[in-house]
Amino acid sequence: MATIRLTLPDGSVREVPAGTTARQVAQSIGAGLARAAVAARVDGQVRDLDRPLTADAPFAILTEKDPASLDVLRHSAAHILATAVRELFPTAAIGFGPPIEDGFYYDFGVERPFTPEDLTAIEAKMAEVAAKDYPFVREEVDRAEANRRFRDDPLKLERIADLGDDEVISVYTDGPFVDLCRGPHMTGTGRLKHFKLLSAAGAYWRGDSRRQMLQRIYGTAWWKKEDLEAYLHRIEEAKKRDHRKLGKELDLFLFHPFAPGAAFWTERGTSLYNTLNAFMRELQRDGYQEIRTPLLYNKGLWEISGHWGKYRENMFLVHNNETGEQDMSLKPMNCPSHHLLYGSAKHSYKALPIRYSTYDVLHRNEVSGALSGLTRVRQFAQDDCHIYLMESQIPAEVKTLTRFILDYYTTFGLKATLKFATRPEQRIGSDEMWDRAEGALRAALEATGLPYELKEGDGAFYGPKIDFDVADSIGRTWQLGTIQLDYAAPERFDLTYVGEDNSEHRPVVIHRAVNGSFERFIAILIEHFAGAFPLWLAPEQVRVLPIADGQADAAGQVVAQLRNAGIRATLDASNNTLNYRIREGEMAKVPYMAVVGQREADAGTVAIRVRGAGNKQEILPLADFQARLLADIGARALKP
RNA sequence: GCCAGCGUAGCUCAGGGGUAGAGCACUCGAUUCGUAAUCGAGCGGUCGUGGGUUCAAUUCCCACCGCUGGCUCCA
Repeated sequence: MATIRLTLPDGSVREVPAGTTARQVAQSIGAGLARAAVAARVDGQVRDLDRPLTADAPFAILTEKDPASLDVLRHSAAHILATAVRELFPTAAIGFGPPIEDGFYYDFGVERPFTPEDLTAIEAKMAEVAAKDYPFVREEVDRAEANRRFRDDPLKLERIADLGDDEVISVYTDGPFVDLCRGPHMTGTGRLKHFKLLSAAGAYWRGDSRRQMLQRIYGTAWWKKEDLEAYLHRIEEAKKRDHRKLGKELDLFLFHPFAPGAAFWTERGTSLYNTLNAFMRELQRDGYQEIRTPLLYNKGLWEISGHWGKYRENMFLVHNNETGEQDMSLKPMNCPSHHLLYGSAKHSYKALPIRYSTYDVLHRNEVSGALSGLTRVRQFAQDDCHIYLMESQIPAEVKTLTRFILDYYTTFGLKATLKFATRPEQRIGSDEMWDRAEGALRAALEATGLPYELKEGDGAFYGPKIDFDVADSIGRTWQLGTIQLDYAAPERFDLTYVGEDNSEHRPVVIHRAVNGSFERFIAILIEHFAGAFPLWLAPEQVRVLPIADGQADAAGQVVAQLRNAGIRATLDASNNTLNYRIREGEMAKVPYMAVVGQREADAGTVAIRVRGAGNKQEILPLADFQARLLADIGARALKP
């Protein structure tokens, strides 16, 4: 019998007869490992423990400690969910049931949507299925057999029809349930112990709104009870810092039914907004030209830009009283108007790069169901910038931009990771052009020294791009900034510059955004800081509290002096107890409270209470306090 | 847009076919207080909007508006 060579993670090689299963290898290494084994990684692919090994390969046993084993657990949990649903709803059609981040889902075609009571019953049935510890049995079948087995399952038949002829069709059975499935799965249903169903929602078959709607059940599953509890706790914590809740509590913004998807910014919210904008303006003081362009355009512009075709349904069209037609639109993006401005004059190669920046209001007609707080809105402003430059200037420019964006995030304590998206199938431009463009972007990425993820084929049709993902204080990630090379727009808008040779050349355009939109970025900041903004961002930086009426004037003078120094200070001399006012200040998450009692009034000092630090007061001369505030604001310190 | 849930005072929520309640906020009065809620009184709602069923609707039904979750991280 032939032997095969398995290379273990420690570099050692084991020779075993071909046909040996991963479980047998695990047993030969140790009984403990065999018990802990969930699946195997063979040649980079996660596989069932009981599949025979047929060729030389790098080999590793996956245990519960390996993050990849969670996908196996969750995918198996999805099957167990389907098993339970089929027990309770025998006619349910079955769609897809993959593992997802933190959990799994499964789609079902049922007569009526699931109710919360259904979920409770299904969850209980899942526990029964798990307790029975049905083995997951894998079989390979041919197409005819697959079609026969799933003849009552139109959704599965459709999937089978999509499979290529060279693909192995596999089927997994656990107890009464059989599913078309690529696998892998854990050995038996009994390993599912810590799980919870979370929600049910409609979901289009294959995400296509023209197809039938299925009912999706979401759940989560973990190896350890503590992990499940920690995850549920994390969901609760995330709810507590939900920007929609905090936005109301901290009086930052509101939404009104008369303007769905467009925020009203209160004084405090506007302060936050303006502070961010001022910061961006300061960073772009040199080398950028801030411009403003119209909000409303004739369709002619959108025909040139290409938006009038496919993107029109996302634009707010405006009725023209003279033509009687909706032949105008509010701008959904700034680029076309920037191109018009660039094209309105001759530009020397000596003037490049030209960087236009804009904070204009944009409108996009998002479908009603997509709106959500500040993160999905119909009206917003980007920190938008378009850079016109020669191709030879791309490497240096991208490097500078990347640094700029990363430094910006660091100011907020946000950690960024990078994604590099290269040429898609459908694209314009020559391969040489793409080679140069991708090379320039890649070089800039390498120069940061940061890890980046390669997203091959994920670029725009007009050029490659770098996307910036940011992780907030509770580990969620958001896609924020972007650097996109655009070779198409200069053609469409016939943009040129005059080169050294005195003839006209095409510039390249870079689209750059850092915040994405101010609205969404503020939402992220609210959740990142849980509403407790660092001093420099806080709408109210200092709240001054006289202890009693006798110190009201002295406290008022403290406020006046701080405000003269440009500090956002307020006075709370209301007729409430000091305890009450302290509580109010803490709940408003004001970074500093400055208490002025008779001792302080006499001595020209203030008693400082730092947000969240309890009653560890510090008494210092007003001038010192002011100096400290100004230093921290100037440094954009993250604490307090 | 589609599926589901929700919409009761400024906020958080209870209630439920016989024309509504709590806490906080707000107003007034008393209290002048040393680091997370002083006491008392009062004001406040055509129960999202429109229609229907009914002797009677905030409650049941329908439509609309808005909000929330979800709508391929491919068997």
